Amino acid sequence: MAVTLKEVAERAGVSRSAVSRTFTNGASVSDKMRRKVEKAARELGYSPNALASSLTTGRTKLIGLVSNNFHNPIFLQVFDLFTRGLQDRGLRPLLVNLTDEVDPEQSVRMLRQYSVDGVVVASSTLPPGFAKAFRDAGVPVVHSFGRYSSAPQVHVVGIDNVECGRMAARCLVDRGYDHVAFLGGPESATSTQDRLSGFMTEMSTHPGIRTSFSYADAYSFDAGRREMLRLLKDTPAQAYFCGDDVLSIGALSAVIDSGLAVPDDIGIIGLNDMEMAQWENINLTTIHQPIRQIVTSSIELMVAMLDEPDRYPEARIFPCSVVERGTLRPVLKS
Amino acid sequence: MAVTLKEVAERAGVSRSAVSRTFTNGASVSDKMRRKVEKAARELGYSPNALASSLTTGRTKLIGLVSNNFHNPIFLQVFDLFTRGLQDRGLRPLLVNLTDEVDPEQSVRMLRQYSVDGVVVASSTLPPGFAKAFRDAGVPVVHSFGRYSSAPQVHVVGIDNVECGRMAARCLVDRGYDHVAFLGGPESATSTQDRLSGFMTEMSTHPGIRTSFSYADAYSFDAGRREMLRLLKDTPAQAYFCGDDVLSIGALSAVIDSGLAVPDDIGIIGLNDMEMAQWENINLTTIHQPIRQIVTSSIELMVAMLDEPDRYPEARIFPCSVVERGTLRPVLKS
DNA sequence: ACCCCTTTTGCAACCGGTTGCAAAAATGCG
DNA sequence: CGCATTTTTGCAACCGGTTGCAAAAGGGGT
Repeated sequence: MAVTLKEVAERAGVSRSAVSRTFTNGASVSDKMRRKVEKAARELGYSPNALASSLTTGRTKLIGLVSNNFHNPIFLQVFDLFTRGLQDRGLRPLLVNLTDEVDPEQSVRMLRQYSVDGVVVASSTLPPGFAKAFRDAGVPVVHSFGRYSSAPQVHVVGIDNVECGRMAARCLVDRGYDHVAFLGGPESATSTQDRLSGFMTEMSTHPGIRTSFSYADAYSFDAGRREMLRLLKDTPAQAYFCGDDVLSIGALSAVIDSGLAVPDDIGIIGLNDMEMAQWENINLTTIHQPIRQIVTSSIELMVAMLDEPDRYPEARIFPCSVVERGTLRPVLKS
Repeated sequence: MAVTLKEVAERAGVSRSAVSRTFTNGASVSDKMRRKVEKAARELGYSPNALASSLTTGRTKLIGLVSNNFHNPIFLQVFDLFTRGLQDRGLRPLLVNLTDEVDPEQSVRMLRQYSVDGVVVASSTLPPGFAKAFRDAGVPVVHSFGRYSSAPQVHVVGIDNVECGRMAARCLVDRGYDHVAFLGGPESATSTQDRLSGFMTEMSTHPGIRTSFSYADAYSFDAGRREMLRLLKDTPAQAYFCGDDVLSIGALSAVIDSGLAVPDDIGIIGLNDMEMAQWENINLTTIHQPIRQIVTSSIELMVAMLDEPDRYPEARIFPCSVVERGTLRPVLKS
């Protein structure tokens, strides 16, 4: 079926090496030779077999793109950015869905069978064990949207969730609320833990403000709505920092359905600034996570590691910022 | 770095063929030999190189997953289902983003370089030329969410968009509206054309009902909102069939912001039944597209084609149905 | 123990490329 | 034009596996 290098060589009347060389750049080939080979190749419709060449060169240009976040709309954008960014650099993403995988070894084996040149773990909820397992197998790894650690064992690109918690707290304080709360995602997610920790730390410097927290059992609309409905039965806070935007929108719908007004009765601030947050019928005040920059930086880091596999692990943390929309009351004038 | 078959052979004191055979099933190996080899392999941490073996076997188990729909949330679910379904069958999805690719040849070349065993085109907006180009290159192709044609040149799995248009029209007629309209996605998308065609055909059997149509310039919230705002300036219809759910939600927000009530002043019916459609703050009446079944069937078809590449092309069309929620007034009692 | 048949094993060629090395061709220069 | 130097080319081995074939080993029956 497919045309091989040998056939091109025969047709052009040259050696196989000559053909090989015209298709690998940096090799020494005369112009005359190149023209002859290219002509034959064109006539035959030849294109080199990347997998065969990977055997000798040791590079497949395949990158494992590993994730378990297939329910959060921001990840569609993440996949879009990753696939395009990798393609632009001549790399090919091999998509791996870890949704119901628990054993890192299993995934490591699979990706090794395909000799991926590197692995991008794109997930805010996957335990760090997965990224480590890949690294231990000697594969360059970047953990995007991973947990910031002061002693990273693998390259991490993302945001400082603790700082985001603090930022949300400050934001609520500035607006003069005197009863605030954190409505987190699942307690087990590292992102939830960090956001809570930052939020509580900051609030502890404002002892006059009543502060509480609780968890939804998933980063989903339903979970956010359910938890908010539960909170509304008792004495709700005046403003909530929700674990992410999807959760916020669920909470928002609960508040509105209960006949309360946003932001007058209850304020809400989310996190992520997903596309939907700016839809006019949602108009969510939220903390912007610079997704595009995170992905771009992850790819650059990955590319750098392909040349320098033992690069010393670093954490690249991008600042977030509050995007003012309609779900929090304005800042108090001082 | 990686352990090779040869090293395992040496350690086990057997020939390389013996090792190869213990790892390819269906090969004849004695129990004693198998045990010896497996022991050595385990000790060395060997796992066979899938790419090297593909050279001789001619199968990579790589499937190109090609799409340009990275902005419609239903495609996140589509990717989730595809990746898991393919993985479960031992196949690996190589994700290709065709967002800004115009030349099919380019993509064909790329996928051939990686010797994919097959290609799944998962897109409702990609012109059929792409699927054809893959088929012409001799690669098994399934076009999921593609256009239904009575003379398909490649396997198509999806819905009958013309019938969906008719269904939407009937649905509006049943509710007694006497001025209805289609608010489509981009005119160039085949899905838009088909939905409009079905809608108008059905409406033509109800000459007493005023019928019109217009297009939004993308399948997006903003485009839907913009077009609806434009329509509201003049004499809007009583009910709109919107090109898809995202468009519907944009239109919905325009209607509400204009101080009109849904469904009392204006009714809306969407298409897709994406997860968000059932969120309480949206509660969109829409036509359900059986995504899960379409993906499952696509994968089954792909697997079948791997064994029988020249399989006669078929179209697998799944029925859709109206999901009654809150954006259309109830059916008139007769 | 012998013969015949079946199963298991190893050899060697091959899959589609790359690459070190030495020979051949081209080039520069006096 | 001849010689030294540089560039281009082909040979052959190799990357990590698979597989047809023939030889070796095993098994059963007498």
